[in-house]
Amino acid sequence: MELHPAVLMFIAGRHVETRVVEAVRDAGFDLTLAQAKLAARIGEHGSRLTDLAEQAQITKQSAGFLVDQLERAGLVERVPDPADARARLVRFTERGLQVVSVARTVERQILREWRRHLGPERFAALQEGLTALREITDPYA
Amino acid sequence: MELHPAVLMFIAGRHVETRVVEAVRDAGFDLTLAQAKLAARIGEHGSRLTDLAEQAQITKQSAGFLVDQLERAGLVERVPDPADARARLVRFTERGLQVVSVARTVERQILREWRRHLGPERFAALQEGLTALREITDPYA
DNA sequence: CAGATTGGTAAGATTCTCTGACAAATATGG
DNA sequence: CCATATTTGTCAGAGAATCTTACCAATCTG
Repeated sequence: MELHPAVLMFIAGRHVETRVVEAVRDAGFDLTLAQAKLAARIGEHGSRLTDLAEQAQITKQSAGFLVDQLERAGLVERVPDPADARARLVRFTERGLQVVSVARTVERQILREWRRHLGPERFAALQEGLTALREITDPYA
Repeated sequence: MELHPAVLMFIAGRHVETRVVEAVRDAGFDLTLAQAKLAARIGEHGSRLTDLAEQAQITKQSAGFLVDQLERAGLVERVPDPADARARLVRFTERGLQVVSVARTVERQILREWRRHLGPERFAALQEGLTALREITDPYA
């Protein structure tokens, strides 16, 4: 049976999601999936709540709810945005950066597994095809 | 910036998800995303609640909660499983099949859009790569 | 046939998300 | 430069989705 590519993408995406959250938990950080998904969107120099909400496609209230939790867990902090007195930047704490590091490591590991399984050519073709697809599927590109 | 393939998959997958749910709503069926995701796993001849829960990676209680809603909306029905008196099969009603039809139509349309955007070769390579990836990412394959 | 397993339900709590309303800071158009 | 609109974020309350624990009935297994 030929599955729709979107289903295949979902399967692979969920695999990554699961592996990353597992690794983060094994490292002793008790993150929920919703928290992890939001945290994954926090930029290097901090992000505004509104931007996080837009990227994650949730309301800013929901994003605020999750940031509150991450803040209580000591993984992120809110600092004033020097560019706009209304806004605050959500950015990782030292402890939060440890979580990021764990996640990045697993992601790189999975990348290696995929490249090995597919071979360099097919892997490159996959990456390239997905990138091209983004042009017609990403509302923020 | 080279995004992780899983992120690219997530973007494309969410695009499909959004389009399908929109179309179903436009057709006059008021489904939530969670209901739609579960319904998408109901097989042609009906599926057991336990199987639905396992595939969707939620508890059977959560699956039952969603099936209750779909049942109340007249989209699915529970019939005794002739093979096992403990079990019941969740299957689409006539009305439910209309929803399935709408969803299938949108999925085919998106497939055409992707094939046109990528060209036949790159599209085939994408499908092939994703299928191969499933071998190491699908816990149910 | 006795115990273990499987399919499903019940009750209650928690997590996640939404809508609506609001305050403060900023941007914009006369 | 001021009045108005927009942007950024919060608060309060409600609904949706999920989980854990406990349980019953049917089936499988040794």
